[in-house]
This record gives sequence, structure tokens and C-alpha cells, in this order.
Amino acid sequence: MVTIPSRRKRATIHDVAVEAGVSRGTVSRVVNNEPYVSASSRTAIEAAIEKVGYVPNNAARSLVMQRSEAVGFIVHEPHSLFLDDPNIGGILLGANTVLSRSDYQMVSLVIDSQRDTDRVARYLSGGFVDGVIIVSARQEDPITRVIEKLRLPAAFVGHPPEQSPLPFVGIDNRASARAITERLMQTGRQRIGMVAAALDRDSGADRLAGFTDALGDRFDPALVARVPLYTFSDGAEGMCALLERDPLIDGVFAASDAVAAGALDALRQAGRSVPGDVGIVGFDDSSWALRTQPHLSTVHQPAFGLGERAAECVLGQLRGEEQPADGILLETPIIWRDSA
Amino acid sequence: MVTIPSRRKRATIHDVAVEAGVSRGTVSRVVNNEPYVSASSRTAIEAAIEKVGYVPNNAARSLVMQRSEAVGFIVHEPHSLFLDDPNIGGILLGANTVLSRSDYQMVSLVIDSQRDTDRVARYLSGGFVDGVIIVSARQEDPITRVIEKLRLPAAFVGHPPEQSPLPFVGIDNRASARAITERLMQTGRQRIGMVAAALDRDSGADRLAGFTDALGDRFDPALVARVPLYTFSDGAEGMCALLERDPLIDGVFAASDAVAAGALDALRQAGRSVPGDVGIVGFDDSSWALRTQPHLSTVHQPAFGLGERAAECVLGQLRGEEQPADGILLETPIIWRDSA
DNA sequence: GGGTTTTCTGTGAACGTACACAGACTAGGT
DNA sequence: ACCTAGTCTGTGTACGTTCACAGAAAACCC
Repeated sequence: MVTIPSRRKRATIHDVAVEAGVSRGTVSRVVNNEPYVSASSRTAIEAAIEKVGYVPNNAARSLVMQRSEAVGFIVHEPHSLFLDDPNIGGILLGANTVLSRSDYQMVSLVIDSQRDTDRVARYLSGGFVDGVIIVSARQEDPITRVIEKLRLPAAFVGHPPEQSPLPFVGIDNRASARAITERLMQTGRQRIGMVAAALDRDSGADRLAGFTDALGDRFDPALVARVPLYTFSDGAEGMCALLERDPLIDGVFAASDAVAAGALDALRQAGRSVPGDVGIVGFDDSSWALRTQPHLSTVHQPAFGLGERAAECVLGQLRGEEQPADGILLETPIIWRDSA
Repeated sequence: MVTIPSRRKRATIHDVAVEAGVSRGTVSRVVNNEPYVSASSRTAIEAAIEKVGYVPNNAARSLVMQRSEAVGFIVHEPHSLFLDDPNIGGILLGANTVLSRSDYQMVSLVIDSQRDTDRVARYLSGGFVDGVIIVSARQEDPITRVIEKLRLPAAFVGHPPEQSPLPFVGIDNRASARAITERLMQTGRQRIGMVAAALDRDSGADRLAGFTDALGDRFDPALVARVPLYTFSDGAEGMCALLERDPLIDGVFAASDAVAAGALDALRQAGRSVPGDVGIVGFDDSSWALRTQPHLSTVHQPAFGLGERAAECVLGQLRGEEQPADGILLETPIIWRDSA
């Protein structure tokens, strides 16, 4: 049998008590900054803590307190999207800011395989977190079932799974898509198409629906190119398809800024000028929008704000406040730049 | 006094035992898949688990087992870099892949303020993780002190803090920078400059040193523009400065792909063609490299591999294997594309 | 000086699990 | 019929905290 090398044994509250010549209770009071401890005991205990190198054991603490002071942040995205999606970082930072203010530790859990899913479900069940923020959940997700079963305080960012009473915070993709498409029409574009992406997800489907809403009678299904992902390369591909179907196209709504950047690249290769020959708008107002030439007109997605609100929602539940049953939708201002 | 709403009490192993008419020990054996339990007990216990909705309590388990089966992944970057840096995502995914394979849960902790630093230090001390991977640590970091004090198995990605015996995995920035600069010279560029960034960090300083190494006698300090960050906008700014100092410049090493993309933009605005008038190379081989026109020649930084190796290093320590005292350096192939 | 309040301290129980141990029962061989 | 080995089960203890409680000591008031 292999012997596991014993890491140096950690000092416990009991060691400190012995060293300082007091009892566990008194040490506990000092550690937790409670009143009713004499100055002499306090200094002795502080010296003892320093001497033996004591750090409290959170596992023991959270066992007896029945809480961990931590909130999970679950990202459930395939590789490529996780790396590319500019929103996730903003959401994460927003959530972390709010949680940090209340002295909660945010722990992010990345799900990247079925094995991950099961392990994260166990992790959540295990009492390592008091609440959870979920970014882009899947339908029929074991994670969602665990949350409901445990009544774990939770908040979804984006759409929550169907039939689920869990709170969420998101944006109105459909209305935003309609609004920016209308602006595109108002600038006099005649033949307006869309590079629609990620139609298997709510955000993708809603953006297409908003586009259709805005065009009304003028909607032409031939002018919609469908691509699988919100990526640069899919954007370029979609744009090529559109140009082939209608060389006279003069307006394009790209389902995201990354898609728009790809489309822009395809337009340049085809020799079209933007915004001269073709006007193009994106969605997200991510860092992509300022990297392109010209800069993208787009819908601002308040990623940081989404993270903040989701965190506040979870903290509210932790404090026992009643949360609005239906979700919160954040504003999505339209940013008008040079690409249309 | 405010009453905290009591969440429904969770079922314990004891509840399951009562429900199934057996003892705690037997339930524990079923839960942990141990032998020596009769078929009848097993089925009764499984039914009882399902009925009472039992999930093991990790806090209790990790208290008694003295380990948590989790590894921390600490990201210590200011906002803007965290969002922009294409490497972090790759490192994270690589680490998660390896940890997942060994059934370890990766928990990422983002440090974004002093308050975060202290809280993360407490978190690590608390026994919530068995090991830790640190991306871009700071000198004089409380985190590093905690790790040394607890003898927590750790691996740094990038340079470890000075004087620290902790293992790390990284790349040889200096040699890589020299190699790509030499390739730039071999293509016949005569007046070669550099947009150097992040000189307050090891990676930035090493890349400049490598550039200097390669040029030898031909090194001209006037042809180095220094900018604070690895960003698109700083790259554009640095390139403008170089063009002003020497309009005849015909080769540029940008300290990162993002910097190179910015420089490319500045060159376009100045009416220079790439690679016709000016050859430009980047560093990282990030998603930036294929988004530019022309695609960037660059140094491939094996982000995913760095994450994998760091995770393997921590797992090795957890298994009690001796680790190489000095760090591991990964290969950085040069990718030759169209920009030079 | 006797009572009351306030401050301070120690002790025992609990949190939910794993593990060692002891004991009971079964099966197989002589 | 006896011993042995293997299978199965229950019990007590430990992990490191927090918290309620009980009591001691000090401070205050008439």
C-alpha cells in the first residue's frame, strides 16, 4: 500500500487554546471578533495564533454553521464559445464585484463535458456553496434539477430552463433586435439581410424573430443566412452566402459583433465598402465593436450589469427576501457608430 | 433580531439508515461503493436514498477525510487584461481537462481588489482546496505566503515570485522573442523596431530582452516604443510613435498579437501596406492572429498545454510524487503566416 | 454588605461523515 | 461436530468548529 505523505498537521483552535492557556471558546470569540474577552486574553491568543500559525478550518466551520459563505458561478459553454464570448467575462466580473462587497467568495465552475456536469452537480449538493449563478443553462440540465431539489438560492443569466420557477436576469433579445433593425431601415437601406447564428439557443432565435418583426411585409427569407455559432468565421461564411443570394444587398444585421466582424471581413474581400455600399450592425457591444474598421454600430449588452443583478438576486434570497417571480430584463441601448 | 429563513433540512446519512432499517456504516458503504454489503441491503438503501433525497455533505466529508477533492485556479489580473487576454481561457480549459479526468473539481477564484486577495487567502487556508494553480502571481503576494505556510501543493503559470521554491510552468519569452526577431531579419527587413508592452512584468521585459539579443549591434533604442499594456489601443499608439521616429521602418515585432493588431491598424491608417512596406510579427498565436488582415506571423503560446502541465504538476504533488524543483518550459513554435 | 447587573471564561453538545473495530452469521473443509 | 475463512453489519470515535449554557469574577447600586 502506498503511503500518502502526511502534510504537516495544521494547527487547530485547540492548539491555540493550549498555547495561550485559555479555552477553545475564548479563542473562538477572538477569531470571530466577538465581545466579552479581556484584553489580556486577547493579546495572549493573538500571539498564540501567530506562533502556531493557526488558520480556521472552513470545512469544520461550514459544517456546524450550515453555510459556506461562497456562491457558485457556473459556466456551461463549449470550448470555442467560452474563449470567444466577450460577455461571460463581464458577467463574471460584475457578479464578483457584488459578491465581494458582501464578503462572499465566488467560485466559478466550468462545465465542459458530461463528466463535469455530474461532478459539478455533486459539488453543489455538497454544501460547498450557499447559492449559485448560472450562465447559459441547458434544457434538461442535471444542474437545474439539483438546484430545485435542494432549493438552492439561484439566479440564471439569460433564459432559464422552461417551466422553471427560478429567477433570471437577462435582456430582451427580440425587442433589441427589432429596434436596431428599424434603425437600419431608417437610414435608407433597401435590401436588408441577416446573418443569424445560434438558432438552437434562445438568444439566437429571439434575435432572428426581432429582425423578422421589424421588416414585416418586407421580410424575405432568402436574405437570412443561418450559421451555427456566434463566431468570426461563421460570420464571414454567412456573409458570403448572402452576397451570393443577393449581390445588391445593402444592409446587414449580424447576430453578434463577432459575426459582424467576420461579415465585414467577407465584405472587404468582396470589394464592398462599409458603410458606403453596405451598412452593417452587430449585437453585444463587445470589444469586437471597436476593433473593426469602421467601428460597429451595435446593441449594447450590459454584461457587467447582468452579473451584478444576478449576484444581488442570489444575495437577496440568502437574506431571505422574496424575489420577483418573473425575471428582470435590463436595458439595451443602441450604440450608433460608423458601420451603418 | 432578524430570523434567517430555515432552508428545508437536508437528509443525512442517518435519515437514510433509519428509512432503510440499517445502520450508518452500511449506508456509507453503499454511498462509497465499497464491497461487503448484501444485495438486499443495497437495494433497500438505494430506494431510501431516492426517497429522502439524500446527497452527501461534502463539508462533513472533507472534514473527516482532510481533503476536498478540489483544486483552486487563481486568476490575478486587472479587469481589462482578464477580459482581453486570450491565454487565460486556454490555460483554464487545459487545467480543467486534466483535473476533470482525475475527478477533481476546479474552482476558479478571481482576484480583483485587495479585499478579494484577503478573502481568497482565507479561502485557501480554510481547506476548501487541496491544491492550487496560480496564473500571473504578484510579487509580495499574500496568496504566495499562504501557500508556502500551508505547504499547499501549487503550480504557477508564468514566472513564480522571486526566491520562491514553488514549481512553475511557462515559456521562454526571451528565447522565443529572439527567434522570431531573427526570422524577421532573415526576410531582409533593414530597419526593425519593436512595440514593447507591459515592461513591468516578466513576460514583457523578457520579450524586449530577446528582441535586443537578436539585433545585437544593429539594436537602436530609438526604434523601441514602450506602452503599458498588451492591448489593441496601446499597440496602435506605439506604432504611431515608431512611424514618427523613423518613417522608413520596415519591420516590427509587436509584444503580443493584440498589440500587433493595433499596430496593423495604425499602419493601415498611415497608408503602409503589410507585408509589402512593413513586415510585422506578434506573440501568442491567439485568436487575434487570424482576425487581422493579413493574418499574423507569430509565436505560438501553448496556453492549453500550460494549463494541462500545471494541473498535472499539482496532481503529482497530491499523489506525493517529487516534482522537479526548477520550472518546466514548454515549446513555442513560430507560426509563419502573411504579415511578415 | 447584600443584591443585581455586567463582563468574562470553560464545558458539553452538535454538525454529518469515514473508518476501525468487534461481533454475527454463512460456507466450506476436515 | 469443530475450526477457519469469508461475508456482512452495527457501534464508537474522530475530524475542527460554533453555540448555548453555566458558572466565576468584577463592577455597580442602594
